[in-house]
Amino acid sequence: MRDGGTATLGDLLMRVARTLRRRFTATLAPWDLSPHQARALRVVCARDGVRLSELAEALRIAPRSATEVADGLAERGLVERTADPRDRRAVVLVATDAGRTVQREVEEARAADSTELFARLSAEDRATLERILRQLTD
Amino acid sequence: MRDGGTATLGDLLMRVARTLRRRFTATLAPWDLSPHQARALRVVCARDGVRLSELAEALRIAPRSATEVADGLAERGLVERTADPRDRRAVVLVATDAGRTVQREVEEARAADSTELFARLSAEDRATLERILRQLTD
DNA sequence: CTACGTTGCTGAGGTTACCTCACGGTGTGG
DNA sequence: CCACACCGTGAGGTAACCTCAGCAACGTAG
Repeated sequence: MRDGGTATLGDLLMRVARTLRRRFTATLAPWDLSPHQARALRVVCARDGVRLSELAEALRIAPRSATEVADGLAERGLVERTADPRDRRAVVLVATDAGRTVQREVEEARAADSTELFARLSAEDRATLERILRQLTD
Repeated sequence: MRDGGTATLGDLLMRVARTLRRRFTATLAPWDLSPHQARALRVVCARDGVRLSELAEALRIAPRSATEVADGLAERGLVERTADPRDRRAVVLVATDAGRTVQREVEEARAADSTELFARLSAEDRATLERILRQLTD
Protein backbone atom coordinates (compact mmCIF):
# COMPACT_ATOMS: atom_id res chain seq x y z
CA MET A 1 0.00 0.00 0.00
CA ARG A 2 2.23 2.77 -1.18
CA ASP A 3 0.80 6.20 -0.71
CA GLY A 4 -1.38 5.10 2.15
CA GLY A 5 -2.06 8.72 2.98
CA THR A 6 -4.46 9.53 0.19
CA ALA A 7 -6.16 6.16 0.25
CA THR A 8 -6.91 6.68 3.87
CA LEU A 9 -8.30 10.10 3.14
CA GLY A 10 -11.07 8.57 1.08
CA ASP A 11 -11.70 5.94 3.71
CA LEU A 12 -11.90 8.49 6.44
CA LEU A 13 -14.28 10.62 4.50
CA MET A 14 -16.52 7.69 3.76
CA ARG A 15 -16.49 6.72 7.38
CA VAL A 16 -17.53 10.12 8.57
CA ALA A 17 -20.15 10.23 5.84
CA ARG A 18 -21.54 6.92 6.99
CA THR A 19 -22.02 8.01 10.57
CA LEU A 20 -23.47 11.26 9.33
CA ARG A 21 -25.90 9.35 7.21
CA ARG A 22 -26.90 7.04 10.00
CA ARG A 23 -27.55 9.96 12.27
CA PHE A 24 -29.51 11.71 9.58
CA THR A 25 -31.72 8.68 9.07
CA ALA A 26 -32.31 8.50 12.80
CA THR A 27 -33.10 12.18 12.92
CA LEU A 28 -35.69 11.68 10.21
CA ALA A 29 -37.54 8.94 12.07
CA PRO A 30 -40.14 11.19 13.74
CA TRP A 31 -41.45 12.22 10.34
CA ASP A 32 -41.31 8.74 8.88
CA LEU A 33 -39.36 9.95 5.88
CA SER A 34 -36.57 8.21 4.05
CA PRO A 35 -33.43 10.24 3.40
CA HIS A 36 -34.38 10.25 -0.22
CA GLN A 37 -37.83 11.60 0.41
CA ALA A 38 -36.40 14.29 2.62
CA ARG A 39 -34.02 15.26 -0.11
CA ALA A 40 -36.82 15.34 -2.64
CA LEU A 41 -38.97 17.47 -0.40
CA ARG A 42 -36.11 19.81 -0.07
CA VAL A 43 -35.71 20.13 -3.80
CA VAL A 44 -39.42 20.79 -4.23
CA CYS A 45 -39.42 23.43 -1.54
CA ALA A 46 -36.29 25.10 -2.86
CA ARG A 47 -37.41 25.86 -6.36
CA ASP A 48 -41.10 26.43 -6.51
CA GLY A 49 -42.73 24.06 -8.93
CA VAL A 50 -40.55 21.18 -10.00
CA ARG A 51 -41.13 18.91 -12.92
CA LEU A 52 -40.87 15.23 -12.27
CA SER A 53 -38.06 15.00 -14.77
CA GLU A 54 -36.22 17.80 -12.99
CA LEU A 55 -36.65 16.00 -9.70
CA ALA A 56 -35.24 12.85 -11.24
CA GLU A 57 -32.24 14.75 -12.44
CA ALA A 58 -31.72 16.47 -9.11
CA LEU A 59 -31.86 13.17 -7.25
CA ARG A 60 -29.87 11.40 -9.96
CA ILE A 61 -32.42 8.66 -10.40
CA ALA A 62 -34.38 7.40 -13.40
CA PRO A 63 -37.54 9.34 -14.30
CA ARG A 64 -39.61 6.31 -13.50
CA SER A 65 -38.25 6.28 -9.97
CA ALA A 66 -39.03 9.95 -9.47
CA THR A 67 -42.68 9.06 -9.95
CA GLU A 68 -42.47 6.80 -6.92
CA VAL A 69 -40.72 9.31 -4.73
CA ALA A 70 -43.33 11.89 -5.69
CA ASP A 71 -46.09 9.40 -4.90
CA GLY A 72 -44.66 8.88 -1.46
CA LEU A 73 -44.59 12.56 -0.69
CA ALA A 74 -48.03 13.12 -2.19
CA GLU A 75 -49.51 10.31 -0.08
CA ARG A 76 -48.29 12.08 3.03
CA GLY A 77 -49.79 15.32 1.77
CA LEU A 78 -46.44 17.07 1.61
CA VAL A 79 -46.53 17.88 -2.08
CA GLU A 80 -49.21 18.17 -4.72
CA ARG A 81 -49.11 17.04 -8.30
CA THR A 82 -50.33 19.77 -10.57
CA ALA A 83 -50.47 20.09 -14.33
CA ASP A 84 -48.01 22.33 -16.06
CA PRO A 85 -50.11 24.92 -17.92
CA ARG A 86 -47.42 25.21 -20.56
CA ASP A 87 -47.06 21.51 -21.26
CA ARG A 88 -49.91 19.22 -20.51
CA ARG A 89 -47.67 16.19 -20.54
CA ALA A 90 -45.67 17.43 -17.62
CA VAL A 91 -46.43 17.05 -13.93
CA VAL A 92 -45.29 19.82 -11.64
CA LEU A 93 -44.76 19.20 -7.96
CA VAL A 94 -45.62 21.96 -5.51
CA ALA A 95 -45.07 21.82 -1.79
CA THR A 96 -48.15 22.07 0.40
CA ASP A 97 -48.18 24.10 3.60
CA ALA A 98 -47.71 20.89 5.52
CA GLY A 99 -44.80 20.07 3.27
CA ARG A 100 -43.13 23.38 3.93
CA THR A 101 -43.62 22.98 7.65
CA VAL A 102 -42.13 19.52 7.67
CA GLN A 103 -39.27 20.68 5.50
CA ARG A 104 -38.50 23.49 7.92
CA GLU A 105 -38.65 21.19 10.94
CA VAL A 106 -36.46 18.60 9.29
CA GLU A 107 -34.00 21.23 8.27
CA GLU A 108 -33.78 22.47 11.83
CA ALA A 109 -33.41 19.02 13.30
CA ARG A 110 -30.75 18.22 10.80
CA ALA A 111 -28.88 21.42 11.43
CA ALA A 112 -29.00 20.74 15.15
CA ASP A 113 -27.68 17.25 14.67
CA SER A 114 -24.95 18.43 12.34
CA THR A 115 -23.95 21.09 14.81
CA GLU A 116 -23.73 18.49 17.51
CA LEU A 117 -21.53 16.23 15.45
CA PHE A 118 -19.18 18.95 14.37
CA ALA A 119 -19.12 20.52 17.82
CA ARG A 120 -15.99 18.63 18.70
CA LEU A 121 -14.10 20.69 16.15
CA SER A 122 -12.83 24.16 16.85
CA ALA A 123 -14.52 26.98 15.01
CA GLU A 124 -11.39 27.42 12.99
CA ASP A 125 -11.30 23.78 11.97
CA ARG A 126 -14.92 23.94 10.94
CA ALA A 127 -14.19 26.86 8.68
CA THR A 128 -11.17 25.12 7.24
CA LEU A 129 -13.11 21.94 6.67
CA GLU A 130 -15.80 23.84 4.87
CA ARG A 131 -13.30 25.57 2.65
CA ILE A 132 -11.58 22.32 1.76
CA LEU A 133 -14.78 20.43 1.10
CA ARG A 134 -16.09 23.22 -1.05
CA GLN A 135 -12.95 22.95 -3.06
CA LEU A 136 -13.76 19.33 -3.72
CA THR A 137 -17.30 19.91 -4.97
CA ASP A 138 -16.96 21.44 -8.40
CA MET B 1 -26.78 23.04 -7.94
CA ARG B 2 -25.28 26.03 -6.27
CA ASP B 3 -27.12 26.66 -3.05
CA GLY B 4 -23.81 27.69 -1.60
CA GLY B 5 -25.00 29.67 1.37
CA THR B 6 -27.44 27.22 2.87
CA ALA B 7 -25.31 24.11 2.46
CA THR B 8 -24.16 22.95 5.86
CA LEU B 9 -20.97 21.18 6.66
CA GLY B 10 -22.92 17.93 6.69
CA ASP B 11 -24.32 18.58 3.23
CA LEU B 12 -20.93 19.30 1.83
CA LEU B 13 -19.45 16.22 3.33
CA MET B 14 -22.25 14.04 2.03
CA ARG B 15 -21.82 15.52 -1.40
CA VAL B 16 -18.13 14.80 -1.51
CA ALA B 17 -18.81 11.33 -0.17
CA ARG B 18 -21.34 10.72 -2.90
CA THR B 19 -18.96 11.59 -5.69
CA LEU B 20 -16.30 9.53 -4.01
CA ARG B 21 -18.64 6.61 -3.85
CA ARG B 22 -19.71 6.96 -7.44
CA ARG B 23 -16.14 7.05 -8.58
CA PHE B 24 -15.34 4.05 -6.46
CA THR B 25 -18.18 2.08 -7.99
CA ALA B 26 -16.97 3.00 -11.44
CA THR B 27 -13.44 2.02 -10.54
CA LEU B 28 -14.72 -1.37 -9.46
CA ALA B 29 -16.48 -2.13 -12.73
CA PRO B 30 -13.61 -4.07 -14.35
CA TRP B 31 -13.79 -6.67 -11.63
CA ASP B 32 -17.57 -6.84 -11.57
CA LEU B 33 -17.65 -6.28 -7.84
CA SER B 34 -20.11 -4.27 -5.83
CA PRO B 35 -18.66 -1.78 -3.34
CA HIS B 36 -19.89 -4.03 -0.62
CA GLN B 37 -18.18 -7.08 -1.99
CA ALA B 38 -14.97 -5.15 -2.38
CA ARG B 39 -15.19 -4.06 1.20
CA ALA B 40 -15.85 -7.61 2.32
CA LEU B 41 -12.92 -8.93 0.34
CA ARG B 42 -10.79 -6.33 1.96
CA VAL B 43 -11.85 -7.41 5.42
CA VAL B 44 -11.18 -11.03 4.61
CA CYS B 45 -7.74 -10.26 3.23
CA ALA B 46 -6.85 -8.00 6.13
CA ARG B 47 -7.34 -10.40 8.96
CA ASP B 48 -6.63 -13.92 7.93
CA GLY B 49 -9.61 -16.11 8.50
CA VAL B 50 -12.79 -14.25 9.24
CA ARG B 51 -15.92 -15.69 10.70
CA LEU B 52 -19.13 -14.89 8.95
CA SER B 53 -20.41 -13.21 12.07
CA GLU B 54 -17.28 -11.09 12.24
CA LEU B 55 -17.75 -10.10 8.64
CA ALA B 56 -21.32 -9.12 9.37
CA GLU B 57 -20.17 -6.95 12.20
CA ALA B 58 -17.40 -5.37 10.15
CA LEU B 59 -19.82 -4.52 7.35
CA ARG B 60 -22.55 -3.55 9.79
CA ILE B 61 -25.09 -5.85 8.23
CA ALA B 62 -27.24 -8.65 9.62
CA PRO B 63 -25.55 -12.06 9.92
CA ARG B 64 -27.96 -13.45 7.37
CA SER B 65 -26.80 -10.89 4.83
CA ALA B 66 -23.16 -11.74 5.41
CA THR B 67 -23.94 -15.22 4.13
CA GLU B 68 -24.99 -13.72 0.82
CA VAL B 69 -21.97 -11.48 0.49
CA ALA B 70 -19.75 -14.47 1.22
CA ASP B 71 -21.63 -16.52 -1.36
CA GLY B 72 -20.99 -13.86 -3.96
CA LEU B 73 -17.27 -13.81 -3.29
CA ALA B 74 -17.07 -17.59 -3.12
CA GLU B 75 -18.87 -17.93 -6.48
CA ARG B 76 -16.18 -15.79 -8.05
CA GLY B 77 -13.52 -17.91 -6.42
CA LEU B 78 -12.13 -15.02 -4.39
CA VAL B 79 -12.69 -16.56 -0.98
CA GLU B 80 -13.22 -20.03 0.38
CA ARG B 81 -15.56 -21.18 3.08
CA THR B 82 -13.72 -23.37 5.54
CA ALA B 83 -14.76 -24.90 8.82
CA ASP B 84 -13.43 -23.44 12.02
CA PRO B 85 -11.53 -26.26 13.75
CA ARG B 86 -12.41 -24.77 17.11
CA ASP B 87 -16.11 -24.44 16.52
CA ARG B 88 -17.70 -26.60 13.93
CA ARG B 89 -20.75 -24.40 13.70
CA ALA B 90 -18.71 -21.51 12.46
CA VAL B 91 -17.71 -20.78 8.88
CA VAL B 92 -14.37 -19.12 8.35
CA LEU B 93 -13.66 -17.21 5.18
CA VAL B 94 -10.16 -17.34 3.75
CA ALA B 95 -9.01 -15.42 0.71
CA THR B 96 -7.80 -17.47 -2.24
CA ASP B 97 -4.76 -16.46 -4.25
CA ALA B 98 -7.09 -15.03 -6.86
CA GLY B 99 -8.84 -13.13 -4.10
CA ARG B 100 -5.62 -11.62 -2.86
CA THR B 101 -4.62 -10.62 -6.35
CA VAL B 102 -7.94 -8.93 -7.02
CA GLN B 103 -7.80 -7.22 -3.66
CA ARG B 104 -4.38 -5.82 -4.42
CA GLU B 105 -5.43 -4.61 -7.85
CA VAL B 106 -8.58 -3.00 -6.51
CA GLU B 107 -6.64 -1.35 -3.75
CA GLU B 108 -4.23 0.14 -6.24
CA ALA B 109 -6.96 1.35 -8.56
CA ARG B 110 -8.76 2.88 -5.66
CA ALA B 111 -5.67 4.58 -4.35
CA ALA B 112 -4.98 5.99 -7.79
CA ASP B 113 -8.50 7.30 -8.09
CA SER B 114 -8.46 8.77 -4.62
CA THR B 115 -5.16 10.46 -5.35
CA GLU B 116 -6.64 11.95 -8.48
CA LEU B 117 -9.66 13.30 -6.65
CA PHE B 118 -7.71 14.85 -3.82
CA ALA B 119 -5.01 16.11 -6.15
CA ARG B 120 -6.73 19.46 -6.38
CA LEU B 121 -5.90 20.10 -2.75
CA SER B 122 -2.54 21.31 -1.59
CA ALA B 123 -0.45 18.87 0.38
CA GLU B 124 -1.06 20.98 3.43
CA ASP B 125 -4.82 20.91 2.97
CA ARG B 126 -4.73 17.17 2.58
CA ALA B 127 -2.91 16.82 5.86
CA THR B 128 -5.31 19.20 7.55
CA LEU B 129 -8.31 17.38 6.14
CA GLU B 130 -6.97 14.10 7.39
CA ARG B 131 -6.40 15.48 10.84
CA ILE B 132 -9.88 16.96 11.03
CA LEU B 133 -11.61 13.86 9.71
CA ARG B 134 -9.70 11.69 12.10
CA GLN B 135 -10.93 13.87 14.89
CA LEU B 136 -14.48 13.12 13.81
CA THR B 137 -14.10 9.34 13.84
CA ASP B 138 -13.76 8.40 17.47
C1' DC C 1 -23.51 -37.87 30.86
C1' DT C 2 -27.64 -35.67 30.06
C1' DA C 3 -30.46 -31.88 29.56
C1' DC C 4 -31.11 -27.43 28.10
C1' DG C 5 -30.37 -22.74 26.96
C1' DT C 6 -27.21 -20.23 23.66
C1' DT C 7 -24.83 -19.49 19.44
C1' DG C 8 -23.61 -19.72 14.21
C1' DC C 9 -25.30 -20.23 10.01
C1' DT C 10 -28.93 -20.66 6.42
C1' DG C 11 -33.68 -21.49 3.94
C1' DA C 12 -37.88 -19.15 3.17
C1' DG C 13 -40.08 -15.23 2.29
C1' DG C 14 -40.78 -10.07 2.62
C1' DT C 15 -39.48 -5.03 1.81
C1' DT C 16 -37.38 -1.17 -0.42
C1' DA C 17 -35.46 1.31 -3.80
C1' DC C 18 -33.93 1.18 -7.74
C1' DC C 19 -34.06 -0.27 -12.87
C1' DT C 20 -35.83 -1.17 -18.14
C1' DC C 21 -39.37 -1.57 -21.48
C1' DA C 22 -43.54 -0.41 -23.71
C1' DC C 23 -47.29 2.58 -24.16
C1' DG C 24 -50.72 6.59 -24.48
C1' DG C 25 -51.11 11.53 -24.44
C1' DT C 26 -48.75 15.65 -25.96
C1' DG C 27 -45.74 18.97 -28.17
C1' DT C 28 -42.96 20.37 -32.50
C1' DG C 29 -40.14 20.80 -36.89
C1' DG C 30 -40.44 20.06 -41.71
C1' DC D 1 -50.66 17.61 -40.90
C1' DC D 2 -47.59 14.11 -40.00
C1' DA D 3 -43.60 11.82 -38.34
C1' DC D 4 -40.90 12.03 -34.46
C1' DA D 5 -39.35 13.26 -29.88
C1' DC D 6 -40.68 13.75 -25.17
C1' DC D 7 -43.42 13.29 -20.40
C1' DG D 8 -44.97 10.44 -17.08
C1' DT D 9 -46.58 5.75 -15.70
C1' DG D 10 -48.11 0.56 -15.65
C1' DA D 11 -45.89 -3.80 -15.66
C1' DG D 12 -42.44 -6.48 -14.29
C1' DG D 13 -37.55 -7.39 -12.86
C1' DT D 14 -33.28 -7.17 -9.77
C1' DA D 15 -30.11 -6.38 -5.87
C1' DA D 16 -29.37 -5.88 -1.31
C1' DC D 17 -31.07 -5.67 2.60
C1' DC D 18 -34.22 -7.53 6.46
C1' DT D 19 -36.84 -10.98 9.99
C1' DC D 20 -38.15 -15.40 11.52
C1' DA D 21 -37.75 -20.23 12.19
C1' DG D 22 -34.92 -24.19 12.27
C1' DC D 23 -30.90 -27.22 12.54
C1' DA D 24 -26.45 -28.36 14.21
C1' DA D 25 -23.00 -27.66 17.52
C1' DC D 26 -21.42 -25.68 21.78
C1' DG D 27 -21.08 -25.23 26.91
C1' DT D 28 -22.60 -25.49 31.39
C1' DA D 29 -25.35 -26.95 35.52
C1' DG D 30 -26.88 -30.66 37.72
